[in-house]
Amino acid sequence: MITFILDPSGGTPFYRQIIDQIKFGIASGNLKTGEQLPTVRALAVELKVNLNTIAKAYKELEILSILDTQQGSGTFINANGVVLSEEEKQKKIQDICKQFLTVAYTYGFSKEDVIARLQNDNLNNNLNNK
Amino acid sequence: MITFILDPSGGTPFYRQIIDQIKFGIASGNLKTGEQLPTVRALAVELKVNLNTIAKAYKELEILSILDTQQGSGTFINANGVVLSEEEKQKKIQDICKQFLTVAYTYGFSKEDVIARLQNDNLNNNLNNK
DNA sequence: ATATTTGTACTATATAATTAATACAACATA
DNA sequence: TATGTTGTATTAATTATATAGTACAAATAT
Repeated sequence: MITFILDPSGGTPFYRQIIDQIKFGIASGNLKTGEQLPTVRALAVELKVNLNTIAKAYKELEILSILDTQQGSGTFINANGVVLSEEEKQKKIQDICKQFLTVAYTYGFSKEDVIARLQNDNLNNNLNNK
Repeated sequence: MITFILDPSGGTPFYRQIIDQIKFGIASGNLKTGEQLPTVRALAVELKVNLNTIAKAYKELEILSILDTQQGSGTFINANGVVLSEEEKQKKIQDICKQFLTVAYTYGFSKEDVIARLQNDNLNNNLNNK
């Protein structure tokens, strides 16, 4: 489980902050496959927002196949992650790499810079395919 | 020079589509340092939008030091790119790498997957620091 | 069965983002 | 200097986003 925190300043919408925290919780290994998230009501009360704000975050992650929701029982970390065809996977990885490099260039980093940074980044060493 | 195209569907605002096309134009080598972009009016007519829409795109890129505008003469690709302090650079590269890996994970890619993809991607081999 | 728990749907509202119409100001050049 | 070119500023209207209030529906548990 992770602890959710909302920052009212900064302009990032509440529901997006929740999405980001769940995504990074998974990526960093603090949220495990099959684990149940707080109910929309529980988290809404805890964070002092409307339950629809939580539901919206969960919904977006469900569309991405990151979460698995069952009305009546709750919301869980999905076992499988996103399922794409090989062709879709190739297109997707190409897209995100291209976009990433474009952003990196904008800030003056070379491809070699970011690859080096990725390789010795110890914050994300829980990442893998399964 | 590059050819601009606007997609009215998809939800991406016009000015952002222009920003992205210029950024990637630079990253891919199709826009060279010092090159002049179309005037806000010319591009506005060509793309059938208001000149402020083009101006907004150029403005954001000027704030990022990607473009260089002179009233009366035109808008040009800046020679230097973004200038950040070493500390800001470290924070920035950390941020974009972290975000990139989180997105990659979302689609089931491992760090090794994306590094491999970055290394043999020939679309972006014009990238460098200067 | 029925009551409770869970997510969902619908509606309203305030705010932000986007685009446009049009007038202005700086620069170049004839 | 006068005129045309360039980007800028102001304002308005439309559209999209974010959040909330409240009612509904599905699953679970008693």
